[in-house]
Amino acid sequence: MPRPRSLSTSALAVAALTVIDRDGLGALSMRAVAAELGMATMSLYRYVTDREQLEGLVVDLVLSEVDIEPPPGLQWREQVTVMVDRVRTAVGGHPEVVPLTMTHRHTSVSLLRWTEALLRVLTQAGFAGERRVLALRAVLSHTVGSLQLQYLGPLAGAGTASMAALSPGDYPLLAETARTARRVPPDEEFQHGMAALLSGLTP
Amino acid sequence: MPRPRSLSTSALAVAALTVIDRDGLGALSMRAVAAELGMATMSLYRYVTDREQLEGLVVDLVLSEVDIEPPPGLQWREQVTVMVDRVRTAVGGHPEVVPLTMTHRHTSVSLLRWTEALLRVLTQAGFAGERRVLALRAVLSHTVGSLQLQYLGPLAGAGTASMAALSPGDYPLLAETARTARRVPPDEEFQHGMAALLSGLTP
DNA sequence: GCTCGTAAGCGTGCGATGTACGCTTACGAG
DNA sequence: CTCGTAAGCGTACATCGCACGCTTACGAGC
Repeated sequence: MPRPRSLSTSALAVAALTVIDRDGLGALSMRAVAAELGMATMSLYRYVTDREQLEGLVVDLVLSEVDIEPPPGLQWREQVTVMVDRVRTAVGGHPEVVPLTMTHRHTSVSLLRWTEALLRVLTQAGFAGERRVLALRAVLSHTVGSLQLQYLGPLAGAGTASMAALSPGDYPLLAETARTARRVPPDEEFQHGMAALLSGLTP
Repeated sequence: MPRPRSLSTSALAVAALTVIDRDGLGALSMRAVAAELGMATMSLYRYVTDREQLEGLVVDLVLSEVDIEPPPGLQWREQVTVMVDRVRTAVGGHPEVVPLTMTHRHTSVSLLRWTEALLRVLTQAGFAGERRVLALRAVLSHTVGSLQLQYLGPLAGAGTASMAALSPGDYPLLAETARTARRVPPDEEFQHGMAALLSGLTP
């Protein structure tokens, strides 16, 4: 009987993500999203109680495209690596939302589902009780840390460049390492770290 | 000959950190810091060009208290663990600044010095070239990720509690894991993950 | 001790943001 | 055709970072 809604929360999320991808995270505002949708600013609050909640929707939208199913026929370490890499890829497709994924990690249903699937892999591998908790947190730490380092460095790579240049007499090792680091692709960094971590985890 | 300055940048940093520790990161504003110092808002800009720069000062202040010297007489893995733990401890003393440490990580001189010292340990252990880059990034990833998980979960632990409660039929493993997780202290989580990671890293 | 150039410190004001509040308006069941 | 309901909108406000230009305290030189 009442007037029907003309939008959905996911339409809001899409609009917000569009703004972010086009103009950067700093340009995300209720007014900008409303403009993107051709609505008045305050209309958004019929769908969302908060800017906070809108950000959560964006994070869940980005994460919703990661495949949850563990790749079959692989060892558990490879399964975990693939699953984490899917998150990395999905988030990497929208680098500007990385800070949001950090803040709203725990409210995303998609990420809850992904975590549940990851726990299934670990359980299958023989992890249980405290050891499973420790394994999960270790994997999550590395995942979160990798994303942070890769995308929230000073403008993603310009920082290692500046470090390589700015450290002449002091920081000799840092300067050399930064110079070498420019030849190491992020994917290799991630894979190497993940392999090291997983080799040290056993059920 | 000109009028002498009455403050220093580190006095600004102390005032800002005081505000943050007392009223939370959300209460950090140029006006609040000025009030804390008994100055007018715009006076701060004689010492700092930006709010951004002020945040950087806070981060460096927090990080400036970490001991840079590698603990002598230990294996390199233990040295690395201790050094990372010092950062964890320093940052943990001011949980509200954690988000700032993520954003301003690369501008902190204290952290640069710490990183240089960490690289000395790795070099001493035999790491060089690309392998040293990979080892450093892996350690940093885990460090950053641990901080993020420990302090930027939903209000530091209330999130695992809510997850343990909110997941009845769906997410059975997540619910059980969250319940178990409440019995695992953060320090143990960190130590375990770090040990796993380091055991997989070799020069 | 007086003068005066320099930069410290301050006050006002602007544009942008999130959102509270109440009005108007479109829908569709009866 | 009517009319209750909730959608959508407009106005307004507190707060933020900061631009700009004025005022004021210092201390070197005479």
